[in-house]
Amino acid sequence: MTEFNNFFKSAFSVDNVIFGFDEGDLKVLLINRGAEPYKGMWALPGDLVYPNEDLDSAAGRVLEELTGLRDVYLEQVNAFGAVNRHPLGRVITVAYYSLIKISNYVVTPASFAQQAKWHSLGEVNTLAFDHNEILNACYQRLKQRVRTRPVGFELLPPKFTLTELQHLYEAILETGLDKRNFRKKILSMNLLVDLDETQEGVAHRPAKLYQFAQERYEKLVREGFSFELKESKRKPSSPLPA
Amino acid sequence: MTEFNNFFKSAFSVDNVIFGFDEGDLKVLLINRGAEPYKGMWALPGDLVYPNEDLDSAAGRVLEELTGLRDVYLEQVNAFGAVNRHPLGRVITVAYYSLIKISNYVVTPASFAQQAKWHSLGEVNTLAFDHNEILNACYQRLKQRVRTRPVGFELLPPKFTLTELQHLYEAILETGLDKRNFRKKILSMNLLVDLDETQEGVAHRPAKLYQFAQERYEKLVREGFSFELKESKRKPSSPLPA
DNA sequence: TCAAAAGTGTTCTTATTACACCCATGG
DNA sequence: CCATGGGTGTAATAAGAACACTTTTGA
Repeated sequence: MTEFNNFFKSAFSVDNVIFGFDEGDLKVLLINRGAEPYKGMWALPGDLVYPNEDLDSAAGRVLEELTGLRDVYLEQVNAFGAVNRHPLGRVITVAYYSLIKISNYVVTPASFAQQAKWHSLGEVNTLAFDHNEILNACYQRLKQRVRTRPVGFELLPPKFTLTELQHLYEAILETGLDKRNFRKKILSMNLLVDLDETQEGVAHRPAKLYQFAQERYEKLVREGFSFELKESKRKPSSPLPA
Repeated sequence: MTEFNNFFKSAFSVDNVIFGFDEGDLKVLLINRGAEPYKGMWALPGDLVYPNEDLDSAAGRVLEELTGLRDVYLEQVNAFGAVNRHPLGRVITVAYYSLIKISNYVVTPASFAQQAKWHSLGEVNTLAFDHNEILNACYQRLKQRVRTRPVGFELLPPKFTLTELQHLYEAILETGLDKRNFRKKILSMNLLVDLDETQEGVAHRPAKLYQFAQERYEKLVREGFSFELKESKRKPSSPLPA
């Protein structure tokens, strides 16, 4: 094989950090590797990119095969290409993250076979390959995005309470937020629709339900606009392992 | 060739958007392609990634071969992998941008052979491959970075005036900034060292020279800190062609 | 009637904006 | 002496941060 052909002794893959939000915690969907290398370890879902497949499509496919979900928020973060990141050859991987409504997630045959499981971000241990690094990069990107774009709603069911929304932001940003200031700011953005419905069957005063105003948001974006959120002083942070 | 081997009929490259600042304008270093495909068109400098080379190293190598410069600000932006982005095969490219002090740039034999030339961002026309898209992605990233990290200094000579710095920000952000507010904010960050020197040979009151306080900045970063800058109302923008 | 979370306004502080004139130099 | 860009402060406004009690429900 000539030197030139060596350039083609390589492959590319995508890895997808699938985020969900449940029980007040930000979670990530990992699979337990059934084969070498790193057999038995937890890893990010991923696959080689098919020859006639765009990168975004590959990331979407990985997600759909695992969760059955389509039309989901998906964002490319970075490429990881250290020479020895894959023990079997030169594989560059492109990292994506997705945001899904965890309530929509059902274990599919594919995910069952692969032993997919949600992990709280704080409880993720050493992963296969360089997946800790990839997870961390994606998490940092999410943290940044959530401050400037209303992507948080992608993680919540269509109807949610303001407290649920606040807890989501607190989990992602690893901070505490002042309830009154949070509500004031969120409501002043005019991106929530008050549904005139309330929670049912809770052992306390039921909260009003809201919906994200997708169309209104898209209109604002077209007109050029920014979404920002800052933190208050509270609550410690749960660091992510390296 | 088996289906599996098809995965290896592909290559990856890096492309490097090299930014410089001169004559009050943000510039990008392009090369005129001497070979097919896209022969004769302007393109971003780039190359295939060597089999035993990390992505960052490849991007650094492209820069060094063209400019002779090392130890330069370099940031990965994104991977571009549309199936048909390269007419000769499946090539995924990883986009980087670098910030160089344009005064340090000397035409090297390699760059001469390749007809390298600085282009003002506003005067870039249709480029080879998907390089307009890549350029735009890198420019957007730079725009964002410059608001939150003091990377602007990478584009200026070691000693600069506050007006030069302001013009740099105005060029990158495509906006106008109020002189007094800009100075107040920049100086209040305590990231500039007043060199007690002034310009010479200018036909007006000579300006004081400043230096970026690298060490002080790194200390602040270690202690956790943010660098921010907002715009005022002025000046139109010079859009970047799609 | 108790526990649990929902809901709600005001004051203080800080950051941002707008804005106009005198100064030092070279030609 | 004039053209050119350098340099400076203050007042008004807007945004953010701090903070505590009443309400509604189910158990």
